[in-house]
Amino acid sequence: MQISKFRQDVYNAVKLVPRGKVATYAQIALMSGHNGAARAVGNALHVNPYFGEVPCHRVVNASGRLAPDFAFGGADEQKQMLERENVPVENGVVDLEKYQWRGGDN
DNA sequence: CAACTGACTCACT
DNA sequence: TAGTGAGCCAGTT
Repeated sequence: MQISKFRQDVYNAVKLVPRGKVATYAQIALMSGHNGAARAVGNALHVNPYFGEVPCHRVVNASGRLAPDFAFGGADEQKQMLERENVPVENGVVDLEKYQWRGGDN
């Protein structure tokens, strides 16, 4: 079975996030046309480890907090990837005021 | 079709 | 500061 259009929308939105920037689940949901579906977005990424195709490490929650320990293989891994993308991670938190991607809707 | 779950978010205690 | 509850949406059972 192919992935639902909703998920494709989510992956597409995540893939649009440029290197050196991050986006929140709520924002991905919004730009994908599913405002308020932040949970569904997180779930979609969780069940679809399209690693290499979908930069899920650039997706953080509303607090700029990285995903829990069970994603990617560890929040630390996500942190390393973000830092490698020129996105500093302070104590597992990204400065959304400076690194949240703005080019889709707002 | 109804209920449960979840990488979410906001508000209250 | 940490923990809990309710609301939101989509997917799975």
